[in-house]
Amino acid sequence: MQVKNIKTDEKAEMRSDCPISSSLDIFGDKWSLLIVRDLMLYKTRTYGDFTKSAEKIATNILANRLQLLEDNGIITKLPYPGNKVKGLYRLSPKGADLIPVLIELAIWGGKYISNSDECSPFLKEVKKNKSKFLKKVMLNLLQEDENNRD
Amino acid sequence: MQVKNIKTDEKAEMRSDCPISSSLDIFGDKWSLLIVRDLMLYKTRTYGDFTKSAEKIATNILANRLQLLEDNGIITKLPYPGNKVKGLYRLSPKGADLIPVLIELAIWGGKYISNSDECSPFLKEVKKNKSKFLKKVMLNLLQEDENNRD
DNA sequence: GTTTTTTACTTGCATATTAAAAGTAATTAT
DNA sequence: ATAATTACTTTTAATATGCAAGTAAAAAAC
Repeated sequence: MQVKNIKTDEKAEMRSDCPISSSLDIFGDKWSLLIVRDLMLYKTRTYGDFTKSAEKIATNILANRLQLLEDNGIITKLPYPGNKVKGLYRLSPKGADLIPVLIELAIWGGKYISNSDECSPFLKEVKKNKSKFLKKVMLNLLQEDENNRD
Repeated sequence: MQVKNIKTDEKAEMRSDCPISSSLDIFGDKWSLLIVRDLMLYKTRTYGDFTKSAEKIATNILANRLQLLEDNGIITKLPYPGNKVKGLYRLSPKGADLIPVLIELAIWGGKYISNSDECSPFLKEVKKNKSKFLKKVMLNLLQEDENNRD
């Protein structure tokens, strides 16, 4: 097995008790937060949806990260209504609480990396009113949540 | 060369124009933001200081990340006053603007990862008044900056 | 109802990155 | 003059990544 499945691992190795370090232990890589971003800002909900986003994640990495995020309670996998082969990935409340992290990442990137401004339709809205944007995204996720109770 | 030195590389490969993705292209790993944290919250300023922090970074990784962060304008390396072998690492304004990202990471980690609360002396202060804490840290960095102008 | 397509993965392999330990070279302290 | 610091670099082994191809179940098309 090249991409190790942490689920079969027993130890959840933490490098220290620092909350920043522990957060990075979970999603400190180039892909995990992009999956969270897609669930948060776009309509990305199935495995296939994730493979279609701009950064072109490899399918083995995607499967590994979805499992890792699920193991860590950041996303949940539900059965897709009316389709037995598809899964429906959702952000858990724990995952939704990463919104502020992503907002700050987006603001920093927008400020220091050229061309990113126009390409992220949300950045303008975020910069205009950060807490309003946060509430809006959180509300969207909650509403979707209600729609998915059976 | 096992740890590739990006400085000799020409291409700055960006996976997409998304500001979140581009940010992660630079510091989306388990170590870079810990270096930024140490410069931001602690008195860590020399190579040796970094090797002493709790997460025990390997020296080759440290050297690589310091170079990468410097190449990306997030930190600067100054000569250490009165010592020709030491270097003095500092956060640039671009690096200091990562404070909000680290604050949100710390808040998330503090909320969802046990034991991290008591171990980060700053977390209480952050939670009590986020923007006050931000201003304080920013001011500290600016003052240190002034002290280091010759 | 049989073939084709879609969907969600898994596998194999080459390459890249990481970690741990040891080594080096230039100061700096004793 | 000798020992210790400091800031790296190198070596080697273990892991992780990226790409291409493969698989198995279900769904859609014919």
